[in-house]
Amino acid sequence: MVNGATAGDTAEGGAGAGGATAGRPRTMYQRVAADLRQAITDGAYGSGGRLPAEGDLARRYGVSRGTVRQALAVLRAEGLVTSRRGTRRVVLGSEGTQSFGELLSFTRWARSIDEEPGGRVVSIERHPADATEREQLRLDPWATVYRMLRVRTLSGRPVMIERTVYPESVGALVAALDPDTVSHTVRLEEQGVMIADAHHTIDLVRADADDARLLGCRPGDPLLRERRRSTDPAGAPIEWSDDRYVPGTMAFTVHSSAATGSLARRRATPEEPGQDADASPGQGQDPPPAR
Amino acid sequence: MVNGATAGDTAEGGAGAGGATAGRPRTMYQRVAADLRQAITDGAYGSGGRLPAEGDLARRYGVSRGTVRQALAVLRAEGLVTSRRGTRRVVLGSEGTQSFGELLSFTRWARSIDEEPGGRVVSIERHPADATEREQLRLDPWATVYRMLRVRTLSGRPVMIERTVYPESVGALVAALDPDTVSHTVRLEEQGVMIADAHHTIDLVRADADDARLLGCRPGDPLLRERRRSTDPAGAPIEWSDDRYVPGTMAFTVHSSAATGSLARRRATPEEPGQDADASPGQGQDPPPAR
DNA sequence: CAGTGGTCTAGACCACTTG
DNA sequence: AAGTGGTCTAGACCACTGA
Repeated sequence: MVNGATAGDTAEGGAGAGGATAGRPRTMYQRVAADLRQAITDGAYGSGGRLPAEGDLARRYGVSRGTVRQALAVLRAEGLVTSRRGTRRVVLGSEGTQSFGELLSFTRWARSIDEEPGGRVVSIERHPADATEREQLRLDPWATVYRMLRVRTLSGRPVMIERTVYPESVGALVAALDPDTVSHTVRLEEQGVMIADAHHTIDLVRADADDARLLGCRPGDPLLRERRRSTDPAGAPIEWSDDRYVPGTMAFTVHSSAATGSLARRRATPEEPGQDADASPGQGQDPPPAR
Repeated sequence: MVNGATAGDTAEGGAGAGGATAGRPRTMYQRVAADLRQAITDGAYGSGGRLPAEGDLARRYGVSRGTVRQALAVLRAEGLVTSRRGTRRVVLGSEGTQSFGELLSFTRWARSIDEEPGGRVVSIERHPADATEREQLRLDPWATVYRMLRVRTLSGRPVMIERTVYPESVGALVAALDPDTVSHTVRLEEQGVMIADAHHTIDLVRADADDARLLGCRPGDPLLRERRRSTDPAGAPIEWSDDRYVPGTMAFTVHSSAATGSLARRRATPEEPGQDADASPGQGQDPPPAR
């Protein structure tokens, strides 16, 4: 199963959930990456094993060394292999990496772990954007936003509460959806709203009265929070969200390396007693969206 | 301040904490990346602004387009810019990225936010590795490990409790350190122990009796947990740690994009009530290190 | 010292976005 | 239609690892 040979099969009739990171590989380096990823997760090289040299892979797949390196860079970013001068690459682990889609969509994630996802919009309203929302969504002073409150379920059990702020254009689409629509993400994609980047902040908060009522817990109970600012391929903000998970439901995993750093540790939300917004300019991602 | 010119200054006498991601840039693409990063965080292009074309940058810095692309790949991985076919790159944000060192070292992180870090080893003992430890650290059946318990402080206040398992070789070095050594990471680096990759799992746990006693909270109080498995440049496991932070102290931030996915959402630790360890084999990163 | 990955170049063609 | 980034090639030299 580590055959790509020189010619490369042009047949594209393969089944569904194949590729690990994205849809079916369209470019050479993606095919090489997909093949190597498969070999690694199949344990063909073993944990701690060494990959073939770049030159060998280039010959095997009938591509240039540059293309092989591009493929290997993908695997390195996924945390599957190391790489350093002087020795062959070493397999770090074989934990299947999640696709970006599964990360962003609660629905896709739930299905990937064989759970039945659900969602119900509790409220969605149009408001003039406040200062924080304007900054987060990079809006003009007179802009309006949609504020949504939604409960997410796993097999009928409420596990997450989602407060999202959308700019006018996206919010209008969301507001038009049925309140019980399971996957907003999929619906939005169908209408051309794509997410290309997301910045996440993960911390711990206490349930407020609304959280408690909707999640069936008590006020003050701890929740795992993910705040997220997503942008489209052009860099335009698409959503700003505050998601709160019931403990025991979910964990985040991240890979970081000296080469590519996307994880950071930050001082907790500077909600120092006394001041609570707006004052300090340029703060990245602070107060939660309104309710 | 966006001048790199063709020749490139050979003078290397600059001050200390300059580069954002690593030490002083040694290669061309690192210099270009550093210069562009500086320009971006200085707001030279504005949020949502467009970067010069690759060709222009190549001419400006006197390098090939390939080298410019390598530099821009770094900034993209840091979440500073987008990139797509057809248009120039767009500035996503200007949040200063943290270096890998600041992420891995509590001490470096604390100093970067102007706090006074401290640490005290409560206990460190040599034991035969159990099954889980052998799997995590990829050890032979007869191997031994060091189990360390340590309290970390910020300006004297206990904020984190750290349970780390080391393989024999590293553990011996740690055990030889003064219990009040502030930065183990720095000491280990001085002795040639480098960390190149780390895999993190972030979730929420309740303080047990030891946590409560050492952190000055009550048993059952919620804590933000980061479990971490670190490897050296050769891919050999260096540590397996379970860190628990007092709420309000710290938050994690991550950038993810459709191109490079290092963040994932996982089902929570399968510690279903009733069974609480060991039982299920082959699970990626489950039970916490022993105390 | 041989092997291997890291850096850099120069050029080509293509896919896509925007006016 | 022009501009721009994405993909790919072929080759060169260097820095480092490990026997």
